[in-house]
Amino acid sequence: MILQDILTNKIITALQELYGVTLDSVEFQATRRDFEGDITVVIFPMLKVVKGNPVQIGEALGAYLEANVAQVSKFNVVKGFLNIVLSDSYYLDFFTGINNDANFGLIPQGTEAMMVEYSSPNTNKPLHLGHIRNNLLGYSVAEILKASGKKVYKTQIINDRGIHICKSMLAWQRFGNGETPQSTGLKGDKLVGNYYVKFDQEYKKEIEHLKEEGKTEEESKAQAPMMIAAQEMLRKWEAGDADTVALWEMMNGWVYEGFEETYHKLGVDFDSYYYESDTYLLGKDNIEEGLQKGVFFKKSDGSVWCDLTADGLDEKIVLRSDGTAVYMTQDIGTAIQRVKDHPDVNGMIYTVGNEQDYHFKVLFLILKKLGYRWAEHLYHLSYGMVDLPSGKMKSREGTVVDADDLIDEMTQTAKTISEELGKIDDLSSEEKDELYRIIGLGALKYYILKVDPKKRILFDPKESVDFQGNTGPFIQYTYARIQSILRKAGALAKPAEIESLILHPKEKELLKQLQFFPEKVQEAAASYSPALIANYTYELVKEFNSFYQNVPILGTEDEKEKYFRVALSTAVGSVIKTAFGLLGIQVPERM
RNA sequence: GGCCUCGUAGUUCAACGGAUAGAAUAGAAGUUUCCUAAACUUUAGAUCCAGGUUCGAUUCCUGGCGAGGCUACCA
Repeated sequence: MILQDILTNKIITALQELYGVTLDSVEFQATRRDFEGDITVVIFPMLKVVKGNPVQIGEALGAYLEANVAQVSKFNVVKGFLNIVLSDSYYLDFFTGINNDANFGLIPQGTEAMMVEYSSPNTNKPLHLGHIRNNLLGYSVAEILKASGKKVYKTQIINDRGIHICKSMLAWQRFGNGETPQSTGLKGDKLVGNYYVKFDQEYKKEIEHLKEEGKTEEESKAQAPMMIAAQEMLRKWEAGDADTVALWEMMNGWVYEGFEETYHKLGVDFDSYYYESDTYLLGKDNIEEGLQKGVFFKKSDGSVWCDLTADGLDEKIVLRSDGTAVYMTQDIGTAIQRVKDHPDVNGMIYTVGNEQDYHFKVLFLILKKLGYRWAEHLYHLSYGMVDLPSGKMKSREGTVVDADDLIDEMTQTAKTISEELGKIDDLSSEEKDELYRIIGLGALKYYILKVDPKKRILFDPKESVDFQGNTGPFIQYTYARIQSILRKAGALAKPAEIESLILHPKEKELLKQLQFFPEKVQEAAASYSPALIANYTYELVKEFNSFYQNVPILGTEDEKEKYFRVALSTAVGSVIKTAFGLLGIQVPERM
């Protein structure tokens, strides 16, 4: 049982005995550095049930805990805060515990499953910086949920049909001269993306031409032959025209190969893939069902709507008057289909940008109204845009940061910096390349994940490759240093009387941090926020660095202390590794 | 117009309604016979404005101001 639970029970009992009142929860926080103590009980919330002076209550509780809880050695009260000093023996026990537990802070997998959707790209252009934020968030949240005991399915819905891919297909057909990824040496998604751009260029020329002939902007856009041809192609695709479908399959195939390469480089993966070409007709049956249940209603023109005005939202269309589906129809159908495919799923996380906040609000509400049990556990992992110092990313203005280019750039920077330092000159060039990749990617991932998902990020390429301060490489570096200590220390025998150690304040500070790791993981899972894990890890690392600088590890004479400090470094190292695992960031043995 | 999100040091980020609002960067000043100086130690600097709720508000509520997003029988 963790300490917080033990204390909670005792405090509840104490309040019963001393004041005859019942309390259901107790608030803890790590004691601030300026006060004496390790863990702090906040008295103020108790005032609702216990009438009295917070200081007196704190004193009484403190005395009770000191007398009745072995782990409590001292206490003091400042205003409404009861600061508890824990005994060294508690810390030593706790530490032995985490050292023996390879899965410290992680909860074993239970039966409840969640589905996490992320990435979900269009197939007409390569992945960019926005997708990177999406992928990193989705992947990390999936890992964090796993660590909190959930079974997790990672999935995506690939937007593989529609006018956008037809544009690329058309441009390739007309201007491509049979180019393929093999013939050009280009990544498939890049090649297809180039034709999407080509389409746009030609299309614009046509518009200009038509405008010169005296047509209005709107007329020109609608009448441009390129656009008409693209629309025709979409019709053919929907009709199942063999040539069109074959072209579509070929070009999408190229794109998927390119995407997989990017995902692989980024270190993310998926358990299943859903394709919009398979799901875009789903949902109509569910609408029918909803009509019968009275969740939806039909207007006189035949269109079907959901009235959400009672919930503070608008009326939302779910089926057009001609009986065809809209986006919402499809999403309703897809969600239901997914649970059919994975019957143990009891909740879904959608990693999608915040411009779709309203859409998901409506979707979740409709699914709830349709009465699905899992609809109670739907979450839109909404994230803000990624801005550049030069402003917003716009594909038309060529200000998009390409995912592959960015990863390569970060790796290159890691290389430059590492070479300047020259600490790894004895590694083979393969080992070096792998290391540069780990560091460059670590910098990128940490930079993005440490920010609260819902906030917009200002992505400054210069700053993101910074390796000092609150950055991924700084933490990776600390991990590497710990590994170095362990190599130097070799295998130390555990002295018998280790329990009698008196801890150095720096050691206590470190253990205090470590103590809160399991809590952080649960908190992060509950709020779907990798940023919590990132910031916790950084705090831990800073604490370790200070410890490392001020308390000799290998220099100490005393075998007990030496053993303990080395073992403590091991524990910190493994927590860093675990925490970074939750963020999808690798740690190097050396750097 | 209506709805949603955000507003914290020069800059980039923290802070379950809790103690003197933390870090990092950039600025100033130090620390390498010692396990990795990509480090450590000092130092200076911030809650958009006005009300309200209460023991206590960066956090919750109301009204402004500023930034962004949504507001299609598109996806």
